[in-house]
Amino acid sequence: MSVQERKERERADRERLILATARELAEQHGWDAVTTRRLAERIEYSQPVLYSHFRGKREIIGAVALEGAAEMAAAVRAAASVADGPRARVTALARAYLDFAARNPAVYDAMFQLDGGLAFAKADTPEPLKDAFAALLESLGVVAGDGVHPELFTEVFWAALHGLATLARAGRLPPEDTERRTELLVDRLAVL
Amino acid sequence: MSVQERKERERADRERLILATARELAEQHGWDAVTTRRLAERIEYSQPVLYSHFRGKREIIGAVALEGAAEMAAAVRAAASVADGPRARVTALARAYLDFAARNPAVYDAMFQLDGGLAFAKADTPEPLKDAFAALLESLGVVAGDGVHPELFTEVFWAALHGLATLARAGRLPPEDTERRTELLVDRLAVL
DNA sequence: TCGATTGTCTAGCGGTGCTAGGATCGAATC
DNA sequence: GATTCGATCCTAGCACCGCTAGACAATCGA
Repeated sequence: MSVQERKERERADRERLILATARELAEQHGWDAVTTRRLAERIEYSQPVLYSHFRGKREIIGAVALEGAAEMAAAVRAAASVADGPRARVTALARAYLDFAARNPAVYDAMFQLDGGLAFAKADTPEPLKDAFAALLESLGVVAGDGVHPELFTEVFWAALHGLATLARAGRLPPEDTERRTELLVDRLAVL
Repeated sequence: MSVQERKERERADRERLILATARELAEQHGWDAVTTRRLAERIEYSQPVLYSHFRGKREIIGAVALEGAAEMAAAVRAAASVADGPRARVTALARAYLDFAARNPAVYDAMFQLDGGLAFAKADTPEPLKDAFAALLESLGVVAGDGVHPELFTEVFWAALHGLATLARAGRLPPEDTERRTELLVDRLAVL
């Protein structure tokens, strides 16, 4: 029994190593640099080993995305919890979201720009994704305003944050005004 | 002289053919299906011919993106021009933007999701991109509200539209509520 | 100790973007 | 009208990609 347990443990360790290495490689040199050959070399195994853990590269991206969703949910909740009052909470949430996207561009790409084979807004949506949306909903739902469905409001707010995050990262928005854009968004969208 | 003119004309025709074919292929089967081999086969030339017109695939994507920017600018201006009053104009603009993104997903991808090697928000930004932003600014600047810089407001509104467009297209937002999300966005962001 | 099973690797398939170098064709010259 | 010569285009191939079949070695149970 103990032998089998050890093997399972080692296998789980290796899976974590694959994901951590893929993520590191992606953050350092972009997802294009994350090839199965390079990834295999970094973990000091041959390519086919990757395919005994994941169906393919897409599934590796998807796994990194799920990790990222869990981290983002935690970051958003942590930021919101230390703020006083709805307004400060929403501002903190927005800053935390944009900060996460800026600090983990490759992970954010895995979540939203790349195809990780994940289902969204459906019944079979993975739990971390649903929970990340729930984390937004917790703070945003209370400032949706009268007669506005909290989910719908959260979707719109989220979309705005997502737009700011992606356009900023792609160099499509001047970097110096990030804070002012965030404040404008919160001031206008949230009903306080 | 006439011979040279004819050659230049034929060359320009072929360049247009390349772009139209690339765009058609991308809209039908996605940009992944736009390989240099397939593209060359469709236009009935060999691969290297593509490289006598463009530096590489990235530059082809960039050229399609510029085409798209011009079309989007025209679509947005046309929609705004037939609406009465600032509120109707902003709503029409938002619908036109999202409609363009939904109807031309591959072109929208070329503009914002893929790397077309284009510079944004810089001095050497291509004219069509600056003009597309200007088209948004024309209608959005007047509803920015007191003390809010029109460019900044346009950036935020644009980011929100971009977020809605990309998340909707990726299946990350329930499709049935598109119109309600648009209305909520316009109601909250624009100062009327 | 021996067969079976599990795990891993080598080698290779068909595809990608891109390019060097040779063939071909048409225009200009004699 | 024949001939040179330069522009134009294609064949063939490079290095790389994601992915997999099949050989091989190590380990386990009988």
